[in-house]
Amino acid sequence: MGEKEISQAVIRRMPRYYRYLGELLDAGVERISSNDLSRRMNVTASQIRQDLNNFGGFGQQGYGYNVKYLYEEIGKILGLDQTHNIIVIGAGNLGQALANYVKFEKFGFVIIGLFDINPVLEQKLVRGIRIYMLDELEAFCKENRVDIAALTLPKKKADAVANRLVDNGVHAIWNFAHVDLELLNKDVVVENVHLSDSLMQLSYNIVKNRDD
Amino acid sequence: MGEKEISQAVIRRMPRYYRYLGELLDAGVERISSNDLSRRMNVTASQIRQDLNNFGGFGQQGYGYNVKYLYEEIGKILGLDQTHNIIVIGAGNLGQALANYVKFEKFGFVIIGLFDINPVLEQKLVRGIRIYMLDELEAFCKENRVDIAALTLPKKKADAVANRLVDNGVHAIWNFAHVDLELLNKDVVVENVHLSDSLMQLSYNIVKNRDD
DNA sequence: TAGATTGTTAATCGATTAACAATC
DNA sequence: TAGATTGTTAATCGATTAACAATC
Repeated sequence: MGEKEISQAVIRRMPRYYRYLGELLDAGVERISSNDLSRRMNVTASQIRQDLNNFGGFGQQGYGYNVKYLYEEIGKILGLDQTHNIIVIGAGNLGQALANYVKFEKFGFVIIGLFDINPVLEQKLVRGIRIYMLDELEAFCKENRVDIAALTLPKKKADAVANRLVDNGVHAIWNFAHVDLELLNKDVVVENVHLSDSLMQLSYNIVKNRDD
Repeated sequence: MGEKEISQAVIRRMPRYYRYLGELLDAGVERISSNDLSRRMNVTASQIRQDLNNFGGFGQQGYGYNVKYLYEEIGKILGLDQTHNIIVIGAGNLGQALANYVKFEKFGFVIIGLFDINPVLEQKLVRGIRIYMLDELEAFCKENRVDIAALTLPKKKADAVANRLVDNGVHAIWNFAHVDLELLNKDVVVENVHLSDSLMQLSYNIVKNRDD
């Protein structure tokens, strides 16, 4: 049981802290104060300290934060100290793009297989990762630990496949289908990436900007 | 000058309303109350009414909302009643995946060109859309109206290219590079899609879920 | 007219910012 | 020790929810 629930607003900011600290680390910076960091990131120092103190006191009065230590601690908070095996359902353009994106591995996210129903793709390799047929899913899940399933398939099929994944022990879904998944099991973690929604928000801001 | 600034929290919810109303419209539903909609969407009816009333009174007491009318009005608010021309900078896997994604056109977003620096890709077509070399960018922007540039390129190049786009009259950037763009011109609208951050948030929730 | 449901004001809740005592 | 900067409490601000009068 988590002591106090930490809001998703805070969680959403953690990867950005992680990114900035990684850059500081690469730049050889040893320590940083919440004030310096706040100027770089365009947020308040107060927010940085509040956010971090949700997870513990990582700093030291009069000194600030040790960059390397804080970077590693945030990595642990985000679960980046462990490997997450991912399968991608739908080996279309987006699915293959995800498979080709090498950088995820730097953070411990390893794509171990793609699945599709198109027989033309059977056994094809994408950056060495094999494309399986969807009916091999059950066998695959028995033989491999699957932590995350990325859904890049038409929205009509998303619900059925998602529930099938959950039945096979997958507890986290990275959903690119333009639909709110209706899952029977409430313990599943879902993270949506709705590209159309993102474009629409952009579009709203374009029109607003134009009218100001 | 916008009368009162509408918060991005509200804007972020609009595409979701639009999606649900579109589905209702397709299902032949003529009218809906905030209460019915709230149950379908898992939000409060109060929030729906508050959100919509930021933009005007679209409903009618005792009746509810006309689905078709509200759908169209939200479409206008989001700028979906006009065409947005998009160019994609970086014709790698993700860039090509975006170009192949037909559905954006349904919402008025039309990809009119891809750009890359890899000569192997020169003149290649992706779903009929041509890949140009990056040095053709200036000429292209003179001959075509470009509303949005999608950046799918390595983060080291993102800032330079983004500022070059802005110099050529592009006022909106859909940024897939894992970096906060530093733009010289402050009037540019930026919408970030940070897939790594999204994965990290998912990862946090997986670990949290496991520990509860 | 009576019933339904909006638009809107008021109350509550949560998140952000400011302030400062604790402490390295 | 004096100076710097955190961790944390208190104050403010904004967003969400509840309530209800207006009205179709």
